[in-house]
Amino acid sequence: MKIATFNINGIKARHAALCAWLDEAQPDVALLQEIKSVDEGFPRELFEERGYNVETHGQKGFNGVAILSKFPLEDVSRGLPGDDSDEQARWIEASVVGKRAIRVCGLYLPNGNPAPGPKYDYKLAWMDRLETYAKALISSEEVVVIAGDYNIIPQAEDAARPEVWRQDALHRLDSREKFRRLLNLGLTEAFRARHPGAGHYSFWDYQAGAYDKNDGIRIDHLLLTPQAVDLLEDAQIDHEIRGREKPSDHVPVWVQLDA
DNA sequence: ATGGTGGGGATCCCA
Repeated sequence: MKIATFNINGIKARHAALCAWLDEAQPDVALLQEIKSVDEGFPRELFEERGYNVETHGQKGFNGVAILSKFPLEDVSRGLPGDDSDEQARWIEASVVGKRAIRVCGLYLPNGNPAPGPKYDYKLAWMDRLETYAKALISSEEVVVIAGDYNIIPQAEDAARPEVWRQDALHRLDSREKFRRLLNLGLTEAFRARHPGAGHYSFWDYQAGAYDKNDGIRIDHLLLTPQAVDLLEDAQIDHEIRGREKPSDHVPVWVQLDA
């Protein structure tokens, strides 16, 4: 089963590029972030006619996440547990059954800038909630994939110019430590596990020709429970689609699981 | 040189 995460930066502006990628890459499951649409405005028929089941957790203007799956989606849940007052649409999860049952969780972690400040505090609090819930997911001993736009540059080698990010919410010590705490629970970051070293990015800013200079950062990740790691066959970044017409500023990252 | 780009939706917020 091929499972991808892709921050599309607005479904209205991206449906053509998204469908072109789906038709080529043929992911079984695509976890989408920043759909920037309410549920009723999401063009689900575009994906249903390609054989995908569609579940969305939308919000007007900002945020919004979705799951596309060629397998039926069961036990769908919206919103990261731990704060009923949080109204931002940043989490959706569901179960898919292929050769094996897999729990897929799609997340859009808060950006957190400017830091320090209330937005950074919200990011850190959201990461604390994620850690609490990740413990429960790990305890289930199921095959679980927790994937999305983490808005975290985990290490210096995950940025072309790490020095310019040191005070940024994506690379500050507090946020990196919280990401590392997730890994230390026993989750494996799939791409890094299979591709050591620098020069692999999933985001390039629209400004200043960042993609042409390969001035990127790696902030989109797939975290696997041990039971999922047992099934891991491949992990890749589809970086070339950043150079196409009307691209998102992010590109898809995916894993192939023997499931 | 205190800008630059892009999406969404409203004349500004977010990234």
